Amino acid sequence: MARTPVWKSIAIALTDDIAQGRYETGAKLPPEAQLSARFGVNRHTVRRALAEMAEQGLVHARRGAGVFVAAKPADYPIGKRVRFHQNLAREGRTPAKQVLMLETRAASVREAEALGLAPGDPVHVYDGLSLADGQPVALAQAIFPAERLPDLCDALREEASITAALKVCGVADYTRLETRITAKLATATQALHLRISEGAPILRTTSISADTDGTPVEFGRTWFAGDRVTLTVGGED
Amino acid sequence: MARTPVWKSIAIALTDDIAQGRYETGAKLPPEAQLSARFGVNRHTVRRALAEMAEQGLVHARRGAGVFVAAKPADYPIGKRVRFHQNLAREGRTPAKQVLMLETRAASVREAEALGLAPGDPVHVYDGLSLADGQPVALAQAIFPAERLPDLCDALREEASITAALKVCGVADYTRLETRITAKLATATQALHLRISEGAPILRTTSISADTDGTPVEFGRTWFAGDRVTLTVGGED
DNA sequence: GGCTAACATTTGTCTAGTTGTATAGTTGAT
DNA sequence: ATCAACTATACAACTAGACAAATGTTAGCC
Repeated sequence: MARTPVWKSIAIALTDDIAQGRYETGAKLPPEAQLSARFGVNRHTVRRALAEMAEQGLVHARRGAGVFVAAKPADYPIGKRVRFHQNLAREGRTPAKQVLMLETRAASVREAEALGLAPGDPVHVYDGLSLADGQPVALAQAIFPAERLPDLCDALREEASITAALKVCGVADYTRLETRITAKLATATQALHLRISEGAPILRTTSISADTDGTPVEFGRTWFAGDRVTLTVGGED
Repeated sequence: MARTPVWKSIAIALTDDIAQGRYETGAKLPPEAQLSARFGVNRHTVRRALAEMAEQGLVHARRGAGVFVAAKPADYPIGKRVRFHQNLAREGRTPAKQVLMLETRAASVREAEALGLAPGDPVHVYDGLSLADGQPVALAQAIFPAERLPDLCDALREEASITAALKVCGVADYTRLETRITAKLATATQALHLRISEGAPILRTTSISADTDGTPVEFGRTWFAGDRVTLTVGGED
């Protein structure tokens, strides 16, 4: 029976400390020597734990200076206007997206219903990976009505964000009509893309967004890495 | 006729060595490899002997460090005046304490209630390890009202005992109002500090102490290594 | 003030040693 | 044949200590 190694429980304890706000973002953790005393282990064991946390992008060490908290799990507000890039930029993190697949095909029954189309109508399908500070945060799939937005594929390829691509295609503004949230376990493929372990918790959201006229423009399915994001449903707007 | 197994005779030989004082309490036994050479057997056979001795509480192994002769249990009287250092000194053992963590933070509901404060009031939190003859005996957490004892943190760092630190801060005497005792199993971290194995029995006490005016000054939580201490509730006090 | 030198602190890396665990095989008695 | 005791080997997890490299701090000097 493989018990959980000590270093792992230390990593969990420290991660928890950070999540609890005991060490704030950018703050310096106690030196390794002090931590090893606190946990009653050798310094190397603490280092193993810190290495794990560094790999996950949670802390960052500077030789001679100390170990610093890199980032708390990103808050991801879900309201009327859900904008991945803007949400992250507001927290001082660098957003990026990576296109995994882009195609135009016939809409399924579910997709057609969500977008107010007839089944079989052409839709653009965007599969992408959303990153924060280079760390994968979410897998996103977005379905758009192809007849309404004929040039969207090229725009999605070139623009940095979906919002920007839609703007190029004439959708100046759009708001979210509905968001559904459930919890899942990561499949092998999802785990690979999000760089988490298979079976790790995942937040899955399904959303419908519409332009200012109320015409649906996007049907989205997003899988968030559960331990890197906290979805917040704001009281405002 | 079942001949006595080799491992059993090895256990007897080693037990005898300890009884003869060839290895003192707290001392490190030779590494398993060396012992297996000495007895001319495989390392696993020595391990079988050491496992038996560990089960009897005679020795305790720390991965990567070695096998150590366990300490004899100490009596620990709980009465009106509970003083770790004095208790042990009276038994002719050398007490010591080791600060694991020291911080000031807002009181939880439970802590505030015990100390007669409002939740969120500042408290000093002391996490420490209590040793007898260099052997860890108990993990102690003590919560003090910070507003009443502003300089306690420094005092705790410098003074040898909590009693001494409190005296420096103006608390000449204090008595125990209440002590609750339950049995738990050691968590991984506790086991590491107390140098016992994970899942070993632990005595947990929760206590409230007050000064001569009856004002609570300390809310304590202590975890004793179950096989190293015997709590005694004296008739006297 | 601004500069350098010296010192202490802290992380990075390396080597070596020790216990924990798993797997597979041998031996001998019943 | 079966089972317990023991051997053999390998690797993982953790300890221990030492030193190098980068950083932060302080004192002294111009």
